[in-house]
Amino acid sequence: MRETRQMKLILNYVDNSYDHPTAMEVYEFCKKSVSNISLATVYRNLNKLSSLGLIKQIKMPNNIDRFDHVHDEHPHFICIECGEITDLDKSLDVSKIAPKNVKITTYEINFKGVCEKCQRKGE
Amino acid sequence: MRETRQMKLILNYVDNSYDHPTAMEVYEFCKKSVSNISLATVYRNLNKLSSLGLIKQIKMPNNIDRFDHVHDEHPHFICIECGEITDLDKSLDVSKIAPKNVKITTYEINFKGVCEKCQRKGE
DNA sequence: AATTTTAATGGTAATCATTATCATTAAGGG
DNA sequence: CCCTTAATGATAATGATTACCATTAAAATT
Repeated sequence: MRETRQMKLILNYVDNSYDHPTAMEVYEFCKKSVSNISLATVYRNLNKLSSLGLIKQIKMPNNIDRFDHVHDEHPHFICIECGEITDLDKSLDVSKIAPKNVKITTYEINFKGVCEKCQRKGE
Repeated sequence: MRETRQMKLILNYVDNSYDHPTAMEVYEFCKKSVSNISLATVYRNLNKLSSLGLIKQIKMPNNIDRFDHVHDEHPHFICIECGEITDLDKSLDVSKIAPKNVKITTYEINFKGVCEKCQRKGE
């Protein structure tokens, strides 16, 4: 894997972000530094970095993927009404349930439900 | 929610399936009984049944959603090479990390990595 | 430091799972 | 049996993501 300017920019941005950006949000950020960066380059790097385990891909109910840093593993709560993601700081010992005979690269724990804001809205 | 023939067929199929069918696979099954069922009807019912918590939607790396029954909660292992899902039978007490102040309807625990078959293939 | 190799890029077209639209149908309550 | 309206069937539209290909630039080699 080559250390291109684009790859470093994308990795650095996601690795320091705490707001689970979409590919488009990463693209908008990158354009500030590399004005002609291609959206395809952003997607290619996000995919590669995910499969290398350097960032994490979050599959969302609305089919617009989000990305997260990978230091500080944590579960997520996803509101099924507004789509907001919040980080849960409590960690979990998954060693007991992790399967054997396979090479685990990552895992995800997502709680889904209705956030406080949307509950109030619904009343 | 009305108990249409299509809805009962779809719910019954997913609720008794252990192979995580895609919307297209559900559609193919339903056509055997209701030959002119619309793919849109399958999607509409899968979405509604998911949001009601009667079935579970599994977001896959290749963006083709799969669906699962919801009795017998269990974590999944998803191979990032071939995309195969396997059920993990060990359960997990998530009560300690579940967030408060929100209404949890479901949660998902997915391990990701390379399955045995794909590891052998890679050598 | 010049050359070579080839992975990565930019620009853009293509893909395709999913959703939207709308006229028609059929639950199911009164 | 009607009436309301949620659900359906058929199909067009959407849009996030991927594929393509000529060009560029890492980084290894000379």
